[in-house]
Amino acid sequence: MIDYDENSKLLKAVSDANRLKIIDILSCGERCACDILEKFDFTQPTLSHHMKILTDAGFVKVRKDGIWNYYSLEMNECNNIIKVLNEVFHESENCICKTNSNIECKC
Amino acid sequence: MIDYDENSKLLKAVSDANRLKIIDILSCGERCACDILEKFDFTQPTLSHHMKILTDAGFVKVRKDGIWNYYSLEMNECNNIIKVLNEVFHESENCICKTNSNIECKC
DNA sequence: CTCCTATATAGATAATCATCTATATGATTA
DNA sequence: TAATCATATAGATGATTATCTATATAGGAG
Repeated sequence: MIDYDENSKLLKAVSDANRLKIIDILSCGERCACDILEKFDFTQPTLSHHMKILTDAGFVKVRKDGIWNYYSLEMNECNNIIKVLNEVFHESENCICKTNSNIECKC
Repeated sequence: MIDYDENSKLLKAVSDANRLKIIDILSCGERCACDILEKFDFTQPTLSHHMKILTDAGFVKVRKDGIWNYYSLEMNECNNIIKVLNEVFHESENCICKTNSNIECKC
């Protein structure tokens, strides 16, 4: 059975336009925070906020070197959310739609 | 270039736990509204609201027969959002990360 | 040890959104 | 035509969230 609440949280993490862009920036390899921030109009605390959401969700990992943060994609988690979406979109063995209704549908 | 705002809207449409469940219910085939509503605790106007978001985003199509609504998945759009996520997650030709920076990164 | 710089946190605010109740619309049937 | 039923809409409300400013933390350099 699919955990809708859990996967909803993961999807919410990637469904913000700025965070989509951040992930896209990281898709070619590791980037430092200043490198990312430069591509946006928002402030440093806002970037910090977005990166926390992405790392908490597991899509991004951070490598700390001195005072600098280097971010990169965690491909396992990226592949996982695509796998989940495929499961939701396609029929499967223990799909929720297989559970029979309590009441008769009138139509 | 990826349209982050447009795809953010599409992802937001599927990143609600109840809407994920609705899509899962539809993954085995067409369902009437009453059949879907029965699987939730919320009210009919709330279901109407969620179905509007899903149909507006293109993930679900509706067939109206008399007073009844029958919903089913629009697989083109489902496959499209997975394609978009794959593009965001993986390096590509005209990726945003290929655009060179205005300022030198200090680290 | 002290200053500087990158990052994180706290707290406030405005916008978005999921949900509800009440009501309107629109199709079927008696 | 009038009553009934499925669905849609309107408006209100509480929760969540993206953003900001101000400040704290923590590492590196002089």
